[in-house]
Amino acid sequence: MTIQNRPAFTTEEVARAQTYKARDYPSNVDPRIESLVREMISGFADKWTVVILDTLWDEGTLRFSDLARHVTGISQKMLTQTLRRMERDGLVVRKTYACVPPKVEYSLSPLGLTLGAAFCNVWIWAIENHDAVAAARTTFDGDE
Amino acid sequence: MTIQNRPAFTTEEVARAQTYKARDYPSNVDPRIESLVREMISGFADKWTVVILDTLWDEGTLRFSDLARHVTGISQKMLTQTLRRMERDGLVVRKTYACVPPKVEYSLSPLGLTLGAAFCNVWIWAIENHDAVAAARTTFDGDE
DNA sequence: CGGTATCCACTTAGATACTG
DNA sequence: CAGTATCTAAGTGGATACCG
Repeated sequence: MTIQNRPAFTTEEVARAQTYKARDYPSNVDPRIESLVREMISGFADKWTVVILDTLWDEGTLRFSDLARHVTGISQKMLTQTLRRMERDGLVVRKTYACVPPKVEYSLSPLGLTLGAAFCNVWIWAIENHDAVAAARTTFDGDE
Repeated sequence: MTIQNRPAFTTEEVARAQTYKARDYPSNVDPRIESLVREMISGFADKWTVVILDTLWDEGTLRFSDLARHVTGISQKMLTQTLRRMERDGLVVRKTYACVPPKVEYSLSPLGLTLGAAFCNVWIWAIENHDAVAAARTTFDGDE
């Protein structure tokens, strides 16, 4: 298996992914599972979580202040909050050094790395399709 | 290429995905691109967008009220709002029938389908790892 | 440096009522 | 049925100040 060895999705590939997911993970197997998954997605699918995941995935290990620099626009409060939640969910590993001044390093856990791998296609999609989205917006706004 | 023919990610696969993304889409090519992508991700990575995308990906075409039934917990207002934004971004196609009572059908556009394909691994990750996350939370909460 | 705590402005989202 | 409009409660997030 290759997670990703070519960026774009052809119509056939989309259809195949759909068939695959429907076959192995039918949405109606167990409504409780379905709702649990919804709950999980709701938890991870927020602005900052995804961006931090992306950053740590790209950069590896970062100190708190370096992370703040990379994640443009985030406040210290939200960075702390989001990192705590990700740590609690087992996605992020926090390593503190007992020195002065304090030093804290963040990195993705093995679980976090697998989530990063799963998100890889989404990031690539974003890179490749941001023109298409911009165009769609212009069209939509033009004849609204 | 197979988008997905086996669920789990091994360490090697994670490493390969990472190398791939870093090589073809280095995070430092163009800071403007990077920030645009961040902006896009921020836009799509909200609770309802992802769940609606998931639902339409699984179900194909749905009427407004069917969508409301599938997406448990969403208010009519948020459903309308999110669908409008997704339509504006070119992800969703809205088809209205001039009849009484009114009938409106929503489905994913070709662009939306490719985003769904990109998200496929994330959904599968959520299905497969929700136990791991629950366990991580218990551990974290236990010795806090 | 890497936080925590408090306060406050702003946004968001649910409930409700109404419409084509 | 598929919305829109309005109001309001609750949550979010930024600024600031302070601590280990």
